[in-house]
Amino acid sequence: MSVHEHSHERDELTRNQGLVLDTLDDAKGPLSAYSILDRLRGEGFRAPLQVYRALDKLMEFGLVHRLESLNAFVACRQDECGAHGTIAFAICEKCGMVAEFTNDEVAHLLEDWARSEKFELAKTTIELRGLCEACTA
Amino acid sequence: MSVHEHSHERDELTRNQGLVLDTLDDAKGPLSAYSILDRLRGEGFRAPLQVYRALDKLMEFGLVHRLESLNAFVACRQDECGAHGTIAFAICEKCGMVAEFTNDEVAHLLEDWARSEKFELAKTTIELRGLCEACTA
DNA sequence: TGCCATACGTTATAGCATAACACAATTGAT
DNA sequence: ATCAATTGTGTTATGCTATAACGTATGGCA
Repeated sequence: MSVHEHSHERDELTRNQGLVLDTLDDAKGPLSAYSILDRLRGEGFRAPLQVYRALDKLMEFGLVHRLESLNAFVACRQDECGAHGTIAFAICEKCGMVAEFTNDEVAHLLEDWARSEKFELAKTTIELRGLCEACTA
Repeated sequence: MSVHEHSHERDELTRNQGLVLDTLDDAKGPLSAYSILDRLRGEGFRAPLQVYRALDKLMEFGLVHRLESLNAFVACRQDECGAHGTIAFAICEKCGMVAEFTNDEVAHLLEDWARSEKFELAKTTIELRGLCEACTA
C-alpha cells in the first residue's frame, strides 16, 4: 500500500504517469529524468519527453518534487501530498539520502517577506545540502 | 565604485575572475554561464570552462551566487559579501528581476532543524519564485 | 457524431556542465 | 636563484539536462 493512495487516486493517472511515479516510489533516492527513462525502457519508453511530460503532471498533482540543486526528482513522502505549500529538503551529499520536511514558521516568515515586498509568491524552494547523521559518523 | 571593494579586493582576482565578475555586475539580472561566455568572447574567452572555473572561485569567495532554480548566476548585491551563511532570493518569473535578502530567523529555524536531525549543514538554498511588484500591476 | 482537450510518440535541437590533458604563472621554502 | 608545489589557463571532446515542433491517438461530452 503506497503513500500515494489518497490525494490523486492511482487510477486517475495515465499509464506513463503511473510508471514514472512507481519508478520514483521504488527508488531509494532522487532520480534524474534520464535515469527514470533508462529504468522504463523495458516498458517501452524511448524518449526523454515521455518522462518529462509525466513528471510535469505529477509535480502539478503534488505527487513528485523537483530538487533544483540536483536536477532530479523524488516521490513525495508526506501524507497529504500536495496539501502543503512549502516543503523543504535536506540532501546528503555523500549518500544521496533526501529528507523531506515542513516548517510552517519558516513558510510564514517567507510569506511575510513576500507580502511586505508585494512579491506575489508562486513557489518556494528550500534545499539544505550537507551530511546526514549516518554519513557524519 | 563597485559593491565588491571590501571582502576580496579586486586585485586579488585573476583576470578571468575579474572579467566574469564585471560581467555579472553590469548585468541587470542573472546570467547563464554560456551568456557570460558570449559576452566575453571579445576578451578572448573561447570555452565554457573558462567561465565555470572563474564562477567556482567567485562563489567560493562569496562574490557570486548560483540560482539553482534558474541554472544561472548573479553578483552578490549585499554589503559584506560572503559574511552571510544563508541568503534567500526572490525571482520574478516575468521580468527576471532577482532580489537578494537575508532573514536570520529563517536561517536559525533551519539550523535548528538540522541540529535536531544531526544533519551537518553545508549550504542552504532558498529561492522564491513569483511576480515582483512591478509585474503584478 | 463531431468537437475539444489532453496525452502520446518521434525526431531534432538547444542549453548546461565537466573530464582529461598539456602548459604557464605564482608562491615560497631551501 | 632554484626547485617543487599549487593554482590558474587553454583546448578538445563529451556527457547530461531539457524543450521545440510536428503529427497521431484517445477520451469526455455537447
